[in-house]
Amino acid sequence: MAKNEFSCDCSVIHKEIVEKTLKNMPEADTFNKLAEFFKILGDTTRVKILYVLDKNEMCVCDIANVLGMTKSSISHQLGTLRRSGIVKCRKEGKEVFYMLDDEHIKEVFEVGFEHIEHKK
Amino acid sequence: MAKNEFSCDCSVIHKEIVEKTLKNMPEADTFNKLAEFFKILGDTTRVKILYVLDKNEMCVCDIANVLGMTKSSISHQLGTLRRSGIVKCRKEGKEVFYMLDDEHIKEVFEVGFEHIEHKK
DNA sequence: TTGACAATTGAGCATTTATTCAACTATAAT
DNA sequence: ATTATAGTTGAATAAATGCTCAATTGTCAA
Repeated sequence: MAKNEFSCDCSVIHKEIVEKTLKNMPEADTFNKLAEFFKILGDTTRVKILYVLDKNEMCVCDIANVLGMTKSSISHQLGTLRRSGIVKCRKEGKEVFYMLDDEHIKEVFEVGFEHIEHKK
Repeated sequence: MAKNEFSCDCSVIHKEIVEKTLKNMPEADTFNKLAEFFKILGDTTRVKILYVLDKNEMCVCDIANVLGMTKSSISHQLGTLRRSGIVKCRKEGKEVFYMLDDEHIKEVFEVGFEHIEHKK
């Protein structure tokens, strides 16, 4: 299938707007990171985890009990959240306590929460 | 595989925290909607679309040109965004102009953006 | 040292989903 | 009417991903 030099299948209709927008586009990496960040928040189990960690730091078993899920699945999700810099943890004996990484995360989460309430 | 009454495979370690947290949990629907909302934002193509619509309202062909993608894929994504109440549109002759739905969307998007910059 | 428990990890399966492709609708101009 | 263009839509394919299961690590207590 043939595509033109812009890899798209249609013509530019409003030249000025298109050029102005293209001039100010952030680099691809910014969009990838932003999408990746939102994607991590975009799962029911993970938003539940973030909700409970927004209230208290908590160990894996307690989170599993609150959400009614297995340790394994919670641990997998906590690993995902930790690798994304959204939560961090603290070890104490056999237990590992998880908490939100910083205030920024709290803010994004809470603004999202307000949006849902606002839409109701 | 046997699970206990809480559908989890481990014991409650910190009873007070677990009970207090359970008492204040929002209903499942809230978490589903919140996750669904973040999930929609969690795609590179869609965050790019939201970025350009945050600058100007724009027609499908122009968005396709700016992003170097086909009309079809952009239209599919715009449909997803519209059905989720994140963008809305206005028809003018043969063209359909898309824009962000409201100020709330702008806020969530921009707070997310700041988070990414903050993390760099 | 042995047993119990908290937590992690990798593989596998089932589901979701983004893009492509082709067909279609709608509007405008000749 | 006919042609061209903007946009939408459904089906199909390929890739990503969440949970399960089983095995493993690390720490504490007897």
